[in-house]
Amino acid sequence: MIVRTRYAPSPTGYLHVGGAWMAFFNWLFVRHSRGQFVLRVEDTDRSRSTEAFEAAILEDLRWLGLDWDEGPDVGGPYGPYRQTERSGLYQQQARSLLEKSAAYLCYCTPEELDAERQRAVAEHRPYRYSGRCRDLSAADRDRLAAEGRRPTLRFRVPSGHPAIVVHDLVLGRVEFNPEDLDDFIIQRSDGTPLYNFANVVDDRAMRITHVLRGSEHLSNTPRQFLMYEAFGWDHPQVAHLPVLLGVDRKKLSKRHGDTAVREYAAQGYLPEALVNFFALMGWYPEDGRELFTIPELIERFRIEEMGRSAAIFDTQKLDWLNGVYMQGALRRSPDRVVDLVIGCLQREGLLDGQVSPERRAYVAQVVAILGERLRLPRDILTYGDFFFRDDVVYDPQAVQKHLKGAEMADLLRYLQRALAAAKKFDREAIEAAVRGAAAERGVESKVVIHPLRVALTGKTVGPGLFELIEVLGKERVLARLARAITLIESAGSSAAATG
RNA sequence: GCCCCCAUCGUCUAGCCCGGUCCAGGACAUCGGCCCUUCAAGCCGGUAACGCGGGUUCGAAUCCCGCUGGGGGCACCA
Repeated sequence: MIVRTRYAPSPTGYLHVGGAWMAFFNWLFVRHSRGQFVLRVEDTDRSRSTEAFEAAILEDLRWLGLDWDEGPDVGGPYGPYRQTERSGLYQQQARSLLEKSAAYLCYCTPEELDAERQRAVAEHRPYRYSGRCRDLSAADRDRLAAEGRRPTLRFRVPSGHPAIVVHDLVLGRVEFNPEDLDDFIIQRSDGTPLYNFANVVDDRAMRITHVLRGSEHLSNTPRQFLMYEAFGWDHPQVAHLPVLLGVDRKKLSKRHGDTAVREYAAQGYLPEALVNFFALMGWYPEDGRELFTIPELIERFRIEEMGRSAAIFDTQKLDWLNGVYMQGALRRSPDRVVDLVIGCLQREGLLDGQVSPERRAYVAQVVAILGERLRLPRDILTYGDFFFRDDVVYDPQAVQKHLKGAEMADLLRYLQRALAAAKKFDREAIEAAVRGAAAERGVESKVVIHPLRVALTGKTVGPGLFELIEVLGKERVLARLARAITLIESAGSSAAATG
């Protein structure tokens, strides 16, 4: 048997990490099983679905490297893959349930149902549909229709049905009492299908063998199983994966902000880091290994090893993982890292839209000397913004610590002369000049190194000083030193004036 | 309120099925130290968890029951 799974997003928003995480495990499971992955767009809620969101979701899945064998864009033998294009099928199947009396027309209006619901809440009892339209005669239906009511189609939960047992691949055996279920609507009064129904019809029509979904759907399972039964179909295997929680311990949703996959892409996260991180939430190999390539993940994944408890989406570890993958990318394809960093600098307005080859080479140099400090592209801001600003932004604390006093101005002036005199301006020559100057002034190297760093970069953290000076170039180094000297002297004189 | 799921360090988790090898292991984060021109990295070390109560057993993180806590669901949303 060929394993077939599906991911069925509804295009009512951007793909968020919770959805991506689900898609990932469907994909991982099916790739491990050498099966087929189907993408189905659940756009039956037409008021909230848009084509733009659909396109965006596909794009984000592709960015993550999750490929599908059948879907709205590539087609396939069981298409179409958009629910709005399958209405004929739903209507046909709805009719079949109606004919079997497994479903019935319900003429209750939303207002009436709402009132029933509110009454139930007020009386502290669980709301269940009254079943008012369960046994309507043809005459009743004609009368109700004559009032202008458009009926919905309700599924008839068989009475006296034995317990519904779900053998979940992750949760194990879960039992539901059919008495707790009421007749539910499967088709709106406008004839469009509802999620539960469309899901069953499509999963069957698309030959889906395994349904991996979030455990928020567990309570839908008995209803769906009942429908499979009414149709006389076997149901697919189900597996309910834990829900992903935000740091507030609530189900991850758009409300959490910054949970859209494209936001991570925009921030320059590496898709392979995100995917590796996804794998570690809910699934962990016994040996405690954490870094996996995609093929390794596919090879080692076992759905039986899936965890059952909800996990909190906490990005601390993701940032670390991204750093690890960044180092790999830096070694194998530095251009890729340079692109990401350029994107970040552009968003911050530190780089123009049009990047010349020279400018690009310069960024590459900066990236090279930043090395392992780059975990995320934005780290370039904390460690190397001064490479891209005309004026150094001085960190007040750094200045306070290293850039004050007349002797310091003197020392910097001395350094300025030493650097100006340097014939070559490469790393070795710079180091020789700086250390030489320190020796001539009879001080330890670090006594000049720290102030020099602050004078040139405005901060106490960053790449190696000599490399940084080389990349900055003689002209800018001398200019910045001059400015720092003026800064110290004006601070000194104003202090003297006020003191 | 009703139904269902879950429960090990702050976080992701290993161990649980097949009780002893677990005064609970790893990773991220955090705190110290080393290294070093700074930071980061690296290396060394530390803090930190079996929710509670009952059983069963010679022995329970592991099995059973209850409680508590957390989460999800109860739509003409998906």
